[in-house]
Amino acid sequence: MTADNGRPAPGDATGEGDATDGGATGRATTGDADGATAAREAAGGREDTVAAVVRQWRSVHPELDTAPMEIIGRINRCAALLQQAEDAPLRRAGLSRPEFDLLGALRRTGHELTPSELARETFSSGAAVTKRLKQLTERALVERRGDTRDRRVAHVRLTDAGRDLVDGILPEQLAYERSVLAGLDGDGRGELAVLLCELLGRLEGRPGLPRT
Amino acid sequence: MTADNGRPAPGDATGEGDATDGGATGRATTGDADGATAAREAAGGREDTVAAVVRQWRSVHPELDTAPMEIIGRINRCAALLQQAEDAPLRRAGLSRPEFDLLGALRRTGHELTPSELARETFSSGAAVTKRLKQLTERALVERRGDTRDRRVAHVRLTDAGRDLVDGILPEQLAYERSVLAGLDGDGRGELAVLLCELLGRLEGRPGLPRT
DNA sequence: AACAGGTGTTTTACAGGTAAATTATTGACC
DNA sequence: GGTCAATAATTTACCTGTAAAACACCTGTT
Repeated sequence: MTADNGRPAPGDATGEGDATDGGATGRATTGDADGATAAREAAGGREDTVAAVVRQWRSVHPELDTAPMEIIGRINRCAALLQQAEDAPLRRAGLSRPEFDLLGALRRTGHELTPSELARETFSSGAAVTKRLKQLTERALVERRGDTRDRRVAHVRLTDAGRDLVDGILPEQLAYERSVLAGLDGDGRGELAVLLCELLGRLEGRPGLPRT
Repeated sequence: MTADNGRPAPGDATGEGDATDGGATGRATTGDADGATAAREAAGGREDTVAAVVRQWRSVHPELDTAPMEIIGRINRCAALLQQAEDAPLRRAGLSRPEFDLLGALRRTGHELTPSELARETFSSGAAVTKRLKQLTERALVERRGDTRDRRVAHVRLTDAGRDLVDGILPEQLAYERSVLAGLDGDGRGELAVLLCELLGRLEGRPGLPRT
């Protein structure tokens, strides 16, 4: 999935998706493998942007199986829209998302972390963490101290202001997320969590899968 | 969901998640609303990074309902890992993902697009499209011509080389996506497509939801 | 016909990320 | 005890995206 981006963006609008599948998945009674149009209909008639993109690919490459796009494309698009929506309250608090992620890592672990640990914890490069720490330190949201044993390492901790900032923002974000998920019933949410966990397990599990 | 990033990243490792929920969702027999741990177990014992992050938040903020994180966090993390995996073959072909998205938009629509249309179609800013077009034109993957009626607008189309490039990459990406999704059975894939479609419909539907 | 306002595209200035090199320091080995 | 490889963090050079301004051109009005 990709030929259509799916990251933030200024305007908003439509698009997304790409995948294909060669029609090898079998079990395709209609031309709709894996609940493509079923998905659309279950969602209340309105077609989402991914469905539109998939349809375009199908008409250009009828021989390709577009089923994977129905899932991967939607995951990417959902992620992009969610991030866009959640960035707004963050910016209001004067933080970028990567900065909030860093503060969040410190908050949820509950103890000091070294820059390397922060990099691992937030999936960022060390260089990026260095830059963020510089800014956050200037703003007095984190403090650093050197390790006594190993003078190469630093230890970073939240200041009271940093902790309060995170604690103030987090409930907001959760409330928004809850409101979005309210569109699904309890069973739906449970199902979705289970399915995504399986998928994520596969993505995180083997180092790189059969390899692309 | 956010206090843990979830975007590409150099290394790889663990982490992710943030949300909370105040325990207001009701229907919580165990401490596990919405299939949190159920999800972990269904995925084969190994705990994913999101589950670990959620557990951390719960221990720091026991009063918050972490259920939304189980879903939103996994969506973000899945998207990040998928993009990371799919970027590799792209780079091998000398393209960034935004570039591929642009070419893909031209390919799937099957006709010329103006820069504005490309921006809408790929969820990018006009300025970003301008820059990408400059590069892609230099590499002879797209061509542009001015509109005869309205001299403000340009029309962009794929060159043969551009078309061939997209057509060569797309099946690769789809094959990878299929291999990832093979971890789910047919029903699971169908369910997932439907649930994501519902969620996406809600995210795309109303302009901004009740507002965050 | 000139102009006001709008639209399509590009330019500018800048913020932030990355890869690769750099610095500082440790620990292990001979 | 000195050298070597490994590790932690930072610096550097560069690239890309964005927001806002600038440009170019169109259109409806008077």
